[in-house]
Amino acid sequence: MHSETDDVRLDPPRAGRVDAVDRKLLGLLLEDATLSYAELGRLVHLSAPAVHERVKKLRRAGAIRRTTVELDGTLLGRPLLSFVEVETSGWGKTPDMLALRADPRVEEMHSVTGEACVLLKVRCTDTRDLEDLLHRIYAIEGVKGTRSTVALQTFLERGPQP
Amino acid sequence: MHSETDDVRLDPPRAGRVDAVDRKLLGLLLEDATLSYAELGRLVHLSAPAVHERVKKLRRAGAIRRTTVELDGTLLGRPLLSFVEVETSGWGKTPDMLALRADPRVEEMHSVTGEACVLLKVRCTDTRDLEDLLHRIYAIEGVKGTRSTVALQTFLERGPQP
DNA sequence: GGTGAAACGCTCTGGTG
DNA sequence: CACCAGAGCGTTTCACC
Repeated sequence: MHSETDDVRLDPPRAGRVDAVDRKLLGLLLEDATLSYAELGRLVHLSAPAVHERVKKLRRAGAIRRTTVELDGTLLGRPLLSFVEVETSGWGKTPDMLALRADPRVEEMHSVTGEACVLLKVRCTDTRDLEDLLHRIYAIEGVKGTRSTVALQTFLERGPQP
Repeated sequence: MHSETDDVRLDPPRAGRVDAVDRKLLGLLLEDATLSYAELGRLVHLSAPAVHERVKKLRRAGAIRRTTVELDGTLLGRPLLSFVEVETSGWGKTPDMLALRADPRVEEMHSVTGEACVLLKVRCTDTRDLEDLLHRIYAIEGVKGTRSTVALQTFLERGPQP
């Protein structure tokens, strides 16, 4: 008498069951999180309180991390998007490296497989600004080198899909 | 007669003036877009209608692309984040390549400098699922090779900052 | 561009099936 | 787990400065 979620690799840590309606709600909220519960209810054929309850659950379960606004980096003065691979001696995750998160130009930081230890996604004002950021990165203890890849054009940019 | 959009840098194309209060509002909305205009007004010392007006302007100007929810890829069943560089013969931007955007595993697609032409950010269920996606990529006309970098741990992941 | 007042509509809680 | 009803409050428009 195993539940049907048993074979999903020992249960995603209390995702708490995300059914088809939930996924539709997540899709709709991804497009426009200002939709009212009343409207959402119409779109999934449920009452507003029912939708409210489901969304609240999705928040508590963590499937919805938060409600936020998506900004335009170019319009805000940072048109230069780049990916910077950072090679370090030893393990890259040092306090100095993590402190880079406070820099508004740094949007992502991952430890990764491959020749580099850390991969950064950064958005800068111009090449001068990127150079400045690279200087800051090289100042970090243990950084041996970097390899920057500049984005020429962005065809798609979004978060996790439902 | 030239419209004011003719010169594409010399003035961020009608960013329309984003002052300190706007940036503070953007910062607050980034953290929590469910904040009421009343609350935002308290935080920036303005009335609710004034805040409403500013946010509406920021939307129209495009600084705020949209209001959305941030989902947890792991909880939704895609714990494996990777970056895939795609090398192509000729220019990578083909209709087949762009069609990849319909795949929910693909979160970002940029044309980039360097050895690869296209960089993808993808989120998969597991390595088997990533392999399946790579097969799909290799099936695209003109694709010569790929190089995948797997994220071991994510220390920061967010959008453009104000 | 900001303010205050007021009407409307939505959220959100309880109680019920 | 979904629905209905209702109280409360936020949004949104208006006239005015």
